[in-house]
Amino acid sequence: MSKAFAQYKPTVAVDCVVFGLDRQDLKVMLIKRGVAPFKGDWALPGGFVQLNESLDQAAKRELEEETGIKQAFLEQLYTFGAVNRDPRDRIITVAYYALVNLWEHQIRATTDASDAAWFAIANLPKLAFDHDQILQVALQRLQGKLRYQPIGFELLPQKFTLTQLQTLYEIVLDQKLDKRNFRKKILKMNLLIDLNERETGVSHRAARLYRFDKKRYEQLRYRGFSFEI
Amino acid sequence: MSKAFAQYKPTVAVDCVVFGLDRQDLKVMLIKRGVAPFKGDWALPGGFVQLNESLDQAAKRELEEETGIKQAFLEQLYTFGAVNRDPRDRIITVAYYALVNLWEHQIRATTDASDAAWFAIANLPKLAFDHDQILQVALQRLQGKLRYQPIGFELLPQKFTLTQLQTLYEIVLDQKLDKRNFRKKILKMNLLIDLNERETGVSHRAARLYRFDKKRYEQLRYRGFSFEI
DNA sequence: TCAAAAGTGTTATGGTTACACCCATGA
DNA sequence: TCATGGGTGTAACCATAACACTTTTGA
Repeated sequence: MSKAFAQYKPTVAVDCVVFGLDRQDLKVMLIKRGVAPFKGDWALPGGFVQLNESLDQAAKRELEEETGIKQAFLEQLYTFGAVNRDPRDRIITVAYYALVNLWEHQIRATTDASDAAWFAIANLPKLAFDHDQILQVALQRLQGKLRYQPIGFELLPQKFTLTQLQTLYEIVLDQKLDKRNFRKKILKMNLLIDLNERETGVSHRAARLYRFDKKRYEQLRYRGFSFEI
Repeated sequence: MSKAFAQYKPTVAVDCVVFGLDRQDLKVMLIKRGVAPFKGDWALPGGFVQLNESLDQAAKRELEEETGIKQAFLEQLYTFGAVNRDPRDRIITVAYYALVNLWEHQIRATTDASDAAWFAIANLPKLAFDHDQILQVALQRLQGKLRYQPIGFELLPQKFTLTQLQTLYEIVLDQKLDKRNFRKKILKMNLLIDLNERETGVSHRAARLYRFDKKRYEQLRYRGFSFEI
């Protein structure tokens, strides 16, 4: 290592804000800290970046190690670097956010080392470090991005009903939408494939199932199309 | 420093993509490297983060040290952390982008240590490290943000004409706009204050001067208004 | 008086909003 | 047969897009 570089360096970490959706709520996965500082408080899953891995790799690895999630939408969010954000040391953290499908894969709520649990966004516990701030930035990003990019599908099962899709938007954006207008708008885009299947196990008229046509979206986007709700 | 932290740490840097606008072009300030690696190539202004300063402070400091710019719109862009992005060492860089007003303040094009110069976006030289990639991400962010946030004014003089404003959008977004529709749209927002002054020194009918009403924008935004071109 | 850019209004089109009832299904 | 959510069309309104000529000014 060259002597041209600072002898005392910050430590670099990654933290992940993992969002999931159930029938009622947008949720975030948190992990209970077993050691000081902030012992007993809840924190975002995360850990230190190794010298032989990229930031994306580190985020993916930590996500899997701490929550068991192997496949998820994962995107860099923002880098937090206030001088005293960690009482132990100068730690800069590159925050990521992830969207996971809670409908099909049961995400394990406990890891070997520590407790993990899902919390509704509206009902969060006290968080360690500046993780409340990171979470707020992640939520804003999610809300903003949901409007003009088709990322909501990451939170739904592969096959979903139009009502599920609408409810997703209503929950995350925290506003009611008109059913007829929502359907007209989303179907007009021609990005949903009607699977000619119905949902099962409901005690009322079964809804049609759709899936998102990602290939077609990529083509349209390439030609200047922009998704917008 | 606790022994709990990795002994070998990455180095953390900040790099700034500084955008300016003149009558014809969107420009970026680059600095010619005087030392290896990439000696003689052009690079983004930047440097290492000190242990006693935040990332924002580091970006602001480097911007001033390397380009003389004291006041500018400065926002974090993205953090680049590929393992081998710097041949000397594992260096993670937190990239920022800045918007400066080239019309009123002459930004010095040379620093003590090295050559600095403005390059039109369409005519860039070979860049050091992964700085071409950083620059492309910055350009995309600028183009995206310009559409739905009033950041373009940072690139114009305090007092500007509607044609200057329209030309800014045309240059940065790389598309022609209709003069009458542009004026109707922007004036309808009630965010421009007509200064009842005219431009001077032009050999044709002098245009009215306006300034951006930032206070009013903040109020409107608070009430849910969203700027959009 | 010429050249150059400033400034201005109308119409057609398409998208958005608001709104209420019948249908299918399982219990 | 009842309760529950699924599924559907129309009309009013508003925003956007297309488009060309007159005005002002300095050279």
